Amino acid sequence: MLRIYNTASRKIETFKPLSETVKIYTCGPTVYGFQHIGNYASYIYWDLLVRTLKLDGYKVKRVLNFTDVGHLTSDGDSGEDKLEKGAAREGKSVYEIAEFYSEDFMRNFRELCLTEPDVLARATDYIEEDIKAVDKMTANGFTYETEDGVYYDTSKFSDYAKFAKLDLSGLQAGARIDFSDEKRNNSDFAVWKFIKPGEKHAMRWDYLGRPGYPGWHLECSTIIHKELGEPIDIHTGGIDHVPVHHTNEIAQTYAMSGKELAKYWLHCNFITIDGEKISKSLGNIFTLDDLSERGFSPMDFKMWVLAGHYQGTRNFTFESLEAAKQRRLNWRNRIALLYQSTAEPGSSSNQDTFDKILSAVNNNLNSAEAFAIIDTSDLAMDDWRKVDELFGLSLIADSPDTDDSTKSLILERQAARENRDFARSDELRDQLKALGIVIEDTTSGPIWQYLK
RNA sequence: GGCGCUUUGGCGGAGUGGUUACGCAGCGGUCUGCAAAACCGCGUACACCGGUUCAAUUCCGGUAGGCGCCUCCA
Repeated sequence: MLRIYNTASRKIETFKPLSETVKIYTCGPTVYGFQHIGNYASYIYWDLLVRTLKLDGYKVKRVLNFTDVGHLTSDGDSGEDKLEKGAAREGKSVYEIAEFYSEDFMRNFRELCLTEPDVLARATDYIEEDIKAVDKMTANGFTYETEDGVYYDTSKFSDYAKFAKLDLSGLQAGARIDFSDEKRNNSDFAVWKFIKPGEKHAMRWDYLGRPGYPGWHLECSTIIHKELGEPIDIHTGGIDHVPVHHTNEIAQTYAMSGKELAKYWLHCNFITIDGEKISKSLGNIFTLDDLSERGFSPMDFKMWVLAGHYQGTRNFTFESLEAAKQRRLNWRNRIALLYQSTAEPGSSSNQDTFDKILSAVNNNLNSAEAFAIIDTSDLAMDDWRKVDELFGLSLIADSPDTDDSTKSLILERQAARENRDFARSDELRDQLKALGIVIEDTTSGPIWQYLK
């Protein structure tokens, strides 16, 4: 039984599915640049959610989108289109940019052993639906047209501020810069943008007799509508999306259908690096490839992420990443010991152990507590298999048994050692070390472990 | 200015009204041909000030610090 924190109610609630199949939508990347470790942390959390639901016995249908159009460098509907910006930077077309970074994202996604979503939705494949959606919102009286686009009139949705507990008057009094302002309310946002004559914008579709492109927030509402049908069970995203993006998604869906968009909203907090947020200006952006260059695998990073909680601000340091790496190695070496155990495989499996692990995770995705249980419990191979299923850590796949030639080297060394031929036994030990295998002599005989 | 989060031992990081979180690192010991591992033990962690309570790190109030968002961001 899963209990999760619902941003909509600001409370931990017991999860109850709307129907047989749990419908989940995750806001995906804007594919105009490399994703950093903070981005991937969020997908690790949501993958844990999906895996937990499946182990709880639910069927899951999950959609992830790629924003490959119309996401301006400002939420306030000004600034450049991100894809255009990336294309200009790299001298490529917007389509090449989107393709390249989508592929890079999926490569990292797989390296992290994240469950592939059932639908990977590219925003540009939903333009027709976007247009239908704007028509519908307009027909329902929620929009108005200005010189640069079709805007959502947030004053028409009385609950607009409710989800994020926005103080709209405070927003107005703030340092927000005014740009256009044919806008009726400061919180109004574009659902469709027109391309002005002479404006460079490669991605364009005709609507209302003019070239244009969809507003950023629109794609999530339309993709959900087409692929899942609202209301969905769970909508996930970063905490930064609460006040603008998700608020606007809710508003759009309400304007189209009068329906609630999602029953449960999950938001993960940010990770900081050495106490500061990840940002280009601070120059502290790391990609998974950057970590690999420093000797840390994607799985090491995943261990680090899962050692904490998705709602907390996580502080990333290489020292703590090293701790995560060591912990994973320790787990792999426990699997190595199982290969060498004389007991029947799985015979010491304690049925309660995995139940405890799963129920820890069911408690608002408390993987940290689950890890502590793994650290302190005696797991059999079957338990490790389930741990892999729950966390996708590739522990067993990355911890193969020794092959026959290695085994015979181990036996040969043991024999040499028993004959007190230490020169020979040390030589063999070095040979094994070159194969990544460490021999340790214990009171009950030698054991092998993976090299640190 | 508005909204929100946060403060746990060297580094990370859970959790709880009274009992060792956990991982990594460190120190001491046992064991050992050597080495490593393993095992055992150690460091008196819960920002500060009040309050409630038999008892608070854990609840309440206040103070101070840190951070995030409102401008692209997971």
